[in-house]
Amino acid sequence: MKDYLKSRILDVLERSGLTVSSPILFEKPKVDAHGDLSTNFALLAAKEIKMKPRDLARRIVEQISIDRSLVEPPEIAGPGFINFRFTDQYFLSAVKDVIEKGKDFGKSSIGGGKKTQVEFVSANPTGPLTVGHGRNAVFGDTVANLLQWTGHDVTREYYFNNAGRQMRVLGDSVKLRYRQILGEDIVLPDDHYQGEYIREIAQHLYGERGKELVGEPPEGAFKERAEKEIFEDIKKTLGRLGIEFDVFYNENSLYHTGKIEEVIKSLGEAGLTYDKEGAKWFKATMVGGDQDKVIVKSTGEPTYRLPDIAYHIEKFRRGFELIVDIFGADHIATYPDVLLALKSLGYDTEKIKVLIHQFVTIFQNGEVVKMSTRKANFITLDELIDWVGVDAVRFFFLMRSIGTHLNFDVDLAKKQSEENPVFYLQYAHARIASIVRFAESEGLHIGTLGPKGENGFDVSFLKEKEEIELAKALGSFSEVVEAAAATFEPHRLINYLQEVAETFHRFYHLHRVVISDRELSKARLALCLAAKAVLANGFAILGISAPERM
RNA sequence: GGGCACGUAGCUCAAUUGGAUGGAGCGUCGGCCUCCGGAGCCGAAGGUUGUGGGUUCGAAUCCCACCGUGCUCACCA
Repeated sequence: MKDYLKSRILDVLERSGLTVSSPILFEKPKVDAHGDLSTNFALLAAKEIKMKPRDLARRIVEQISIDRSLVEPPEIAGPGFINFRFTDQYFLSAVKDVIEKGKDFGKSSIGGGKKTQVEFVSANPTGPLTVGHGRNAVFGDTVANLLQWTGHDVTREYYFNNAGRQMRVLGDSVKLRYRQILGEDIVLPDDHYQGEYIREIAQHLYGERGKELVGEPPEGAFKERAEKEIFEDIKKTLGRLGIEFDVFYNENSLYHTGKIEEVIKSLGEAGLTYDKEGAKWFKATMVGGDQDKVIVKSTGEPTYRLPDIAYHIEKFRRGFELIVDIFGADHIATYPDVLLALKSLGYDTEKIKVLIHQFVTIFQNGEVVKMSTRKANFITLDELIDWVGVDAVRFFFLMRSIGTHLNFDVDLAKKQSEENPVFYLQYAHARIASIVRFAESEGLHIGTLGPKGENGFDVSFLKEKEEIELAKALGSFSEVVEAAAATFEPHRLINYLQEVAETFHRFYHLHRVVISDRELSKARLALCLAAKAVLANGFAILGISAPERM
C-alpha cells in the first residue's frame, strides 16, 4: 500500500514538472483522526522547492489519482501532513488473506534467503544456565525465528571453550569435592566453583570409580566428566525452552586447524602487532582504538581476543552475509577490539550486528539476589522454568526491550502465575477456539477455499466498527513481523499481539458470532478464525504455546 | 576517573527510530455475567518524559553540561 501511494505522489510530481529528492515516507498515525497512513513529504520537500508545505500538500491532494475502492480522498492536516484513509473493503480483504495463507500468513521473503548466523548463549560448560543466560537464550532464539519468518537462511550457533583457565578450575573443583568424599579435610578456595552440582558430579565419579581417581589430574577425568554432565544439563534446559542449535562450535578447533596462527600472521603482515615485555600486542590505537591490547600473553597463551577474531573470520569464510552476536552487558568492552581487528584485516564489519542485553535482576523475598556462577548463590534457569512455566519465562524475557534492566520478581511470578500477562494473550486464543467449537456444533463451517468454496463466506457482511478494527489489526501482522525483525526487537511483536487480543475481546463483547443470520455468522466466524491464526502465528515466533483450552 | 547503556504515571515498561493530543499492564476507585469462555469488557484518577541549555516547522527521541543507576575498564573469558 505504501508503494502504491508513493507511486501516485510521484505521478503528481512528474505531471507538475517537479523534481524532488526528499524521500516519500509513510507512517501509521497514533491518532485515529489522522487516518491510516500519513506522509510528512510536503514538510520535507517544501524547503527544497521553495514552496510552503501546505501549498505543496494541496497540489498533491488536488491532483492525485487513486483507486477509490481502496483509499478515501486524502486530507491535509497540521503543518502539511497528508493523511490517507483506507476503505473498509481494503481492511476486510485481510481476513480472506489470513485464512488462505494460514500458518504462513505473516511470512515474507524480504530477507532474500540471506545466509544468516545468530550466535547466542555461548556459555562455557562450567555450571548450569542462570536466569541471565535465559534472557540471552530466549532473545536469541526469537530473533532467529523473526529472521526465518522474514526469509533469512538462519543458522543457530553456540560457541564454547572447554580448554581455558575456567575449565581447569572446574576440574580442580570437582577433584577437591571428590577428595572430600574420600574423607580428606579440604576447604574449597574462594575462586573455585562452589555449587552443589560440583559435589554431585564428584559423587557420580566416586560411585562409578571409587577411590581409583586419587592420582588423576584435575584436567583429566574430573574436567571431562564435569563438562559432559554440565553440557547435557545445559542442552536439556534449552530443550525445555524449545531451543535447539544447529551448530556447537568449539573454540579449540581454531587452534587445531591453525586459524589462531593465521590471525597472528595476518595482523603481523598488516603491521598491526608488536612485541613488548614478552607479550604480543595488537596496535589498536593505529586503527582508531583507545589503547593497544595484548593478544598473546608472555606465557605464550593467547588472550580471548585472538580466538574471537579467528572465529569471526571463520563466520565470514563460511559465507554468512549477516552475523548476529548476542551477549550480556558484561561483554560490552570486549567486542570493539574484535571488530576493529576484523575491519583492519579488510572484513566488512557492517555485516555484524552486536546485540547487547542488560542484566536480569532477580528479586526474592523483597531483595536483590546477587548472582555469581562460582559462588553457590544463583538461581538457575531450570528453577525459574519450574516455578513459572516455559511460556511465562519466554514471554517475560521478551516483553521488554533488551536495553532495560529486567526486574524479575520471583515471588510475584510464582504467586501471580494466574495473572501473568502471557495468559491474556493465550486466553484470547483459547476463547476463539471455544467459539469455533461452538459454531461448528451449530453447523457453521468455513471452507478453506475462500469466498467461492462450498462453505464460502463474504466479508462484506462485516460492517460494525469493531469488526473493521479487528480486520485492520490483523492485516498489519506482516508489517509488524518485518519491523521486529529489521530492528531485532521482539517486544514489538508482543505489543502488537496485545493489541490484537484487546481488539478481539472488544469485538467479542459487543457482537455475537453465532446468530440466526447465517451469512453474517459465517463472516464473523471467518474473522474469528483469522484472529486465531494471527495470534497462533505470533505465538509461534515467540515460542509460546497456543492453547485450544485453558 | 575513562568507556557503553539507561532515567517516562505509585510500580514494571511502551511510544511506528525526529512527527500531530506521550500509551499499556499491575495497583487504586467506580460500573458490566438470563446470552458463543467474566483469565473478559467499559469508565475514572494518575505526567513539567531526571535537571538545565542547544539544534528546527516539530524533541521522550539528536547535540552539550550536570545529577542518579547498572555494566565495564587484566598478560580472566
